[in-house]
Amino acid sequence: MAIGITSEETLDSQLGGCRFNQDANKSKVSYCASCSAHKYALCSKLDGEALAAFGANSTHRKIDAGQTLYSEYDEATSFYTVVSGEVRLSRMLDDGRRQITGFKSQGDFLGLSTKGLYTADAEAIDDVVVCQFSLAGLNKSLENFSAVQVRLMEMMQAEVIDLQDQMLLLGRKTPIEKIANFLLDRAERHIERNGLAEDVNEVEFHLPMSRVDIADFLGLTIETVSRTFTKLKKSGLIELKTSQDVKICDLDELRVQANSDE
Amino acid sequence: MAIGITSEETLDSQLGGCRFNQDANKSKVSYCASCSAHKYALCSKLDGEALAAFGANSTHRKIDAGQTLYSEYDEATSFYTVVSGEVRLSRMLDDGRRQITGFKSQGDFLGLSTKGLYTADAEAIDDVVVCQFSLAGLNKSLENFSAVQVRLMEMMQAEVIDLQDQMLLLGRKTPIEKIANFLLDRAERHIERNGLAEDVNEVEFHLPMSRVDIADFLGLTIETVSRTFTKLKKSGLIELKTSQDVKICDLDELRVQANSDE
DNA sequence: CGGGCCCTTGATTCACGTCAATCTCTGTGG
DNA sequence: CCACAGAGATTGACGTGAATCAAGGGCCCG
Repeated sequence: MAIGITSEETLDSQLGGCRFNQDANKSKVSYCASCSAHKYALCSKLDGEALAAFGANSTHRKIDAGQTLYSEYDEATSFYTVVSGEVRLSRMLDDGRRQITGFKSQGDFLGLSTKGLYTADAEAIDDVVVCQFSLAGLNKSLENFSAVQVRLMEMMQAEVIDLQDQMLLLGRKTPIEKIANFLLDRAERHIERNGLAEDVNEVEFHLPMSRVDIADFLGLTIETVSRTFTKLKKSGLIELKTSQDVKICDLDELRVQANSDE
Repeated sequence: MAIGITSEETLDSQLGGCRFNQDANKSKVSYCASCSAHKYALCSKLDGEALAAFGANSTHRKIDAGQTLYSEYDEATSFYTVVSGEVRLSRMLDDGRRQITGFKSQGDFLGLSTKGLYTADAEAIDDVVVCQFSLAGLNKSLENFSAVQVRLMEMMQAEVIDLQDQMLLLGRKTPIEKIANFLLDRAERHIERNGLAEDVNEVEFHLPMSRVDIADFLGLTIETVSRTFTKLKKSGLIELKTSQDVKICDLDELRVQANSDE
């Protein structure tokens, strides 16, 4: 089951029952308002009529695991909000070296461009649903909905700060610190999104991405990632039910290992 | 001579002749319009009356080389535009490891915060002049001047894309690629800011920052930085008049070395 | 049962970091 | 004018930790 889909929702209800729903405007109010990503997304500050009007330009779309949403240097036509599932953003060098710049999930936005071209590859890690806006339409909306503009600003600011954190990690942290940080971020996101108590010291969650993805996110090789997981396992800090299902046994100690500053 | 001050301008004229110039409103039109940072800055889309009104909330301030503008976790009260000189933004770990997240110069903004606290240290590399806004005032201005909001959006977007580039560099590039990239960025900025021909293959410019700063920006040690400079020098790609004054002898070849993708 | 993919583990290498000495430039004081 | 000190940069010798290379294991799916 994909991250971010709460148990009440079927995929069908998220898609509004149709792939292209321009004809669904009259039901938009309840449609967008009931979207599982709404409260984290671009549109989180809108409701009622305004939300319906804003949402009228959007379309939900399903992307299968492994599929490409867009590629770097493609002509940028759309802007996206992730509804469910997880998308990886990455850049590549000619020789195949890759850096993942972020994993985007429920409520996160996607689709930045310069000079009309996307600046990263965007691929679905697992089955993904996105809410798609035409770029032209979004820019028009931004003029009319200042609440969206404000929200976008907030989200961009948060993005910059995240990226700066990640730079510190990439430039100056050891493999153990990197993995600990990574797991900590995932754990905290999981706690937040699932409304668990803030002060728990154990969490269990699923990692949708492969070891290759983790390596390319943290600036390591798969071997080092794997060895570091093993180290953490042997020290009793984590358990691996499968390679993608982690249990953090001591969040506090993980924070120490992560050197995370927060 | 500080980067970004064109030859006609004295520091005095940039400061408007006074440190706190609330009383200078009537002369604001010409004051802001003649600011050397205007065309790159937050206010670049404003002119005439609007520019004067927007600028009324701002104050130019001089910061000496080496001085701190603000520190991480300080209460965020102001937002800044760099008028001249150069500021480094950095984060630190407890044990002193440091990552510089960016060098900010003419027209760039500064002062992002979360939960009311600055997210980085900001220090003057050389003598710096900034244009300072109270955060409250700026937020109010953003409501009234949509052109500023649009411009801020553009600048934030460019910032995100820059940071993603830097992540690819930190995570996946070799020391030579890192230094070549760094020099290339500097060279291109120099060419742009000084209006040189686009197709030159040689440039000469000043690096205001120390080897330590370069190392902390690129995720290297000073020794590796130094050795890499020497390598580039021996291969005839660059010349060093002093350790801070570089001449790029073959920009095209430097682009090859940088693996820069652009 | 067999093939393929992903992950883990082990052995080896080498690039970058570390440690240490020397050099250069600048400013200061005799 | 020179001697000296101190900071920053360079260079060299050496060690190490992560990358590389190579093998083996687990799991899914036909």
